[in-house]
Amino acid sequence: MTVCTRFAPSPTGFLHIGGARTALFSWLHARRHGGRFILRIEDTDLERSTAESVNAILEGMTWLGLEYDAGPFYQTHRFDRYRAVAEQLLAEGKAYYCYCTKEELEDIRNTQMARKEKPRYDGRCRVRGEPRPGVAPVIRFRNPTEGTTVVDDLIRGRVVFQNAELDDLIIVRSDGSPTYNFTVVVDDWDMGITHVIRGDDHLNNTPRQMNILKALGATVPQYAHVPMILGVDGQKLSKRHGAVSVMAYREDGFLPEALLNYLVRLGWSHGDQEVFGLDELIGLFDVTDVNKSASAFNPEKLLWLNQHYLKTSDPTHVAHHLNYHLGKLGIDPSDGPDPVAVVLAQRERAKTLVEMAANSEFFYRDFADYEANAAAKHLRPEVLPALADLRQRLTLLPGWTSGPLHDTVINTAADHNLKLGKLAQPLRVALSGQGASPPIDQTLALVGRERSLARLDRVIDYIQKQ
RNA sequence: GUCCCCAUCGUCUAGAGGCCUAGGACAUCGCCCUUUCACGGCGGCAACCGGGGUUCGAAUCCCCGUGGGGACGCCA
Repeated sequence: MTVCTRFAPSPTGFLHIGGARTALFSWLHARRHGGRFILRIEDTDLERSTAESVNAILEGMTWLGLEYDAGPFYQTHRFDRYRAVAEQLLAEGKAYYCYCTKEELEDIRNTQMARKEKPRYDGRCRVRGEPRPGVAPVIRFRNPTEGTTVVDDLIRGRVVFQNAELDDLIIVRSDGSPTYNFTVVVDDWDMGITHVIRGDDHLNNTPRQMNILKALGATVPQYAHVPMILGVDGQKLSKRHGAVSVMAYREDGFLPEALLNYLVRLGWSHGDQEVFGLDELIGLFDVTDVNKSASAFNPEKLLWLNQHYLKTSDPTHVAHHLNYHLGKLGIDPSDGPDPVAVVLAQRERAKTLVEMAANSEFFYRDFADYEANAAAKHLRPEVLPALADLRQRLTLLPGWTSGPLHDTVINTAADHNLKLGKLAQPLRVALSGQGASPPIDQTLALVGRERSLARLDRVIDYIQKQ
């Protein structure tokens, strides 16, 4: 049987990093076994599902590069199928109509809580049978009351549940719409899902779903419940801990391969290795190696990985992503150096693309003011002669490439009896407005001849007016 | 409350009874490199939740405790 996994988010928000990791694990598992990976949108909650969320999820999957072989399938398009399966269960006596009112259910719950029991439906409509006027019934699954249901989880191992702990869950609401635990079962069955990889908040749902699957005569898939991701403080992940949305990481200047690499190492490892390419992971990743315990999100390590990929990924690829951020700054790359050259010059001094774009702004347009501290420290009258001389020598240069530029700066400094830094720093401030930039020859080359000369004039003028 | 799950440096993790004087990575601290900022190199600090067993020997196996998390919805 060919392996088939799925990622089944509910469109009630954006794609968050926990979901992204689950999707990654599912994708990896399918790819490793030459199987199929399906995307299924679980939108049975008509109240909370939105089209924007669906788009956000699709967009996130695309950005991450987790392509699916089938789907997206929408559960709202399959209501007829769910209805038919529910009817079948009803006809076979494996499900029944329940006419309990909300008040009645509330009473049952309260008495059980008072008795310090686990709140659960007591199954009274199993025998009640007849309709009650004015009450639109729900359909409940008739759960086995005895014995045990064993989940042989690929990650947690053998987990045993007493069927008596499980109650008769609602599979069809009074308005006729199917519920989560029911649609999942029908879909996993219909779609031939062989491995269900999902968050461990679903571990408790698993025995219920297995019982329905068995009642249907369906094959029970293999389950793998992955531990959740915690926030930096070890608490449940939420907006308070920084970004939880995958797309927010794109906005913050992360490369998808960095996020993916970070995510896969949360709960999984391969010896001491930290850096993994997607293709490499397909060969190495095995769900059964995933850890059982939850892990806290560590933004610093993600940053480190991001810079690693900034430095090692194909510069053209990085430039492509950099363009997006330059665009957000209102910069047109054709107004200055080739972004690929910028990436090469800046990648060792930026942890994110946002940082890289901001640090590169002066290549594309003039800055308003010199950074105050840098100006006070470096733009002093003593360097005026050297600066003026340098400007003159640069004018005479036939070309404008870093080699000759480098020699010119070195020679000028030497001829004026200045240590290189004494000339390079003022020059740097003149060109960039700041005290930090790529090596001075590269900075000159990137800023370009015309702009460099103009900025030299500007700085000379600035110092003279001090 | 009931049921289920989990437990190694601050964080991510290695470890499947002797290879552990517990390894790697991020962060942090120090040194080196250096025309700025960085990159890089070298080094330091830092952990087996507690208690009982089992065993010649336990971070590794078992039990109890403690702590954390999840589930208990006409949400998914």
